[in-house]
Amino acid sequence: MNSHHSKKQDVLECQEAQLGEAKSNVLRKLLKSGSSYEDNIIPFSGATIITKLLKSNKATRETGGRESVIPRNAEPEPLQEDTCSNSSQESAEAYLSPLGKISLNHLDSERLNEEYLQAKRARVENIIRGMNHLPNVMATSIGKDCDNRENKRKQKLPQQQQHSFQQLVSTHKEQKVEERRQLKLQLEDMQKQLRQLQEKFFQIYDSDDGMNEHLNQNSVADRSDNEIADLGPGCFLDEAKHLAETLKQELNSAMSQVVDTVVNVFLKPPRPLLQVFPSLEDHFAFNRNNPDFHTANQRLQCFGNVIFPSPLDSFVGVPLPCANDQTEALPLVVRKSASEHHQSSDPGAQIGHSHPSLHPSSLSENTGFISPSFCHPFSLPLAGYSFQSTLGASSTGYSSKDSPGSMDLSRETTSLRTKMASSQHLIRSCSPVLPGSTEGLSPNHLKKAKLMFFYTRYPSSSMLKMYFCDVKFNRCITSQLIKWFSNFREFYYIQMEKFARQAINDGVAAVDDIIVSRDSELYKVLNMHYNKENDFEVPESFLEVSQITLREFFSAIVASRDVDPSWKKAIYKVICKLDSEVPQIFKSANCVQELLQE
DNA sequence: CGTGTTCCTG
DNA sequence: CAGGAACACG
Repeated sequence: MNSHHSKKQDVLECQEAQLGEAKSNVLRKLLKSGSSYEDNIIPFSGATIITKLLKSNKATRETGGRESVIPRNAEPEPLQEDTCSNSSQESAEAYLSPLGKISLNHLDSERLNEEYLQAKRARVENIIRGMNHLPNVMATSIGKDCDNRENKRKQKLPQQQQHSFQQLVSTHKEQKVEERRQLKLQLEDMQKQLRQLQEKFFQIYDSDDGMNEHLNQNSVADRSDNEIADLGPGCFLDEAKHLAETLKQELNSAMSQVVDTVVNVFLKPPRPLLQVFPSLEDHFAFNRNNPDFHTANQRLQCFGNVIFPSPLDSFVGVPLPCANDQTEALPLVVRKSASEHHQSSDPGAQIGHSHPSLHPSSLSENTGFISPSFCHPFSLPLAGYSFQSTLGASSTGYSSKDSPGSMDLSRETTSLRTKMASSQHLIRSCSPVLPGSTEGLSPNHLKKAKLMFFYTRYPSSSMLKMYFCDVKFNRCITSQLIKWFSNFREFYYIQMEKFARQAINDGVAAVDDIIVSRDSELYKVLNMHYNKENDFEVPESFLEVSQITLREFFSAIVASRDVDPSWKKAIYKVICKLDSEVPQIFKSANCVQELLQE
């Protein structure tokens, strides 16, 4: 290992020395094209794509690309930075580290670059702020995250409201048309410049084999040295070109999307809050009919819990009747399109849908169920559930430190990340996995996964990839991780059923009498399983979800629904909607250590 | 056909 | 917790 390592170092250093001159020219070219940018474009979210690519270059340089996903609290605008840190990290890691090395040798250029980036970021923030201050954009700014769905949803406004909004719209219409026209022009300019930048960017790699090799070595630098030693020099070249093509395409389509988004934002009449929280009918229709809801889900995870109060109300409204027909494995991905996208806050919509045995007090429970990571100032957690003093007293102030608060990642950015990830996987699959390499999941990963289970019972694989960013994903690893959560669920549900039956045997009659607190045996069993050392503070939300699950099992058994062999699936369907956001700290590679330090 | 899920088993 | 079977879904 050591000999491999030093050998690689030597090669890198040698290459750097030889290429130093060429690199500084390259950097100057980039900076030059960057400053021409500065003159011509207005910063918009599309610009942040570039900014982030460039910025992540810097981040990669500074941290080796590993730690950059840790929330940077010192950042002036975490709202934007955190969202894309993953994509930029992942994407830039493979492509930009050579440039990062270049910059290391040229501090002046680096400073210039940084100043330019900061100025650009400041302008982006100004624009965003400006947009948010437009009248009635409040609704839009919430709603624009849901563009795909909105387009598919009928605008169901009361006439009066439509009138008032139309007035507002017409007031700003001329102004907006002009703004729109200018934006469009500027964005087209941006696209053009972007293409130029891309071309320059890739010319650098295509024209210089040494750089290419450098790229290859860097892109795999975090892998085992054994693997690298065995790589054929030609192995990565095709992949690097393939990646280049992918990146080009993605950047182009991202820009197109940006244009569309801007046009939409400015064209779309602002919608009242009522529209933001659609009726349950629409809500559910969307879940079933929108072919894109899965993608939208994953995309919206970044901000869903921050913008919206989280939602037991949505689970209340889920038509349990389907349960009887449900005999197959559930497409559980539905969950977040319901719970995170729209939070129906209309109590009236719930009536008639709610599960009678679970919801004796019809009004209060609809006032909102609060995601643990999101403490909405206007709602009280678990308002509708008869809490006893033990619960109320324990750990109330759940901090929202993890709130990511972020702008929308465009779908393209997300898919870019996905493609990059899979491309990286392609690269990896080129390399022989030698017995010595430690690519698998460690006990620490297992521990982390268990702690994450306190927040999410049904993580998507893309989410897992985000949160286990130090893991080299391949099919096997992915399914192992998924399998873990499947096992966690299995244990969880087994305990639930067991304790529900036990409660019935113990003579518990009313579902309200079922309380899960930190003193509960059920909680202790679960805590022992997922948090054996008891060194992690289990979030209150987990108690809430546990209690709901237990009550679901209880009432199902009481109602003899368990005669149906697939009776649990209805419960799974409910529980899968109750995932809350996993704190950002879990994205850190050594979060277990960090968490336990607290 | 690949992926995700449950169920069963060890 | 892993492996495997069975199933559903896009």
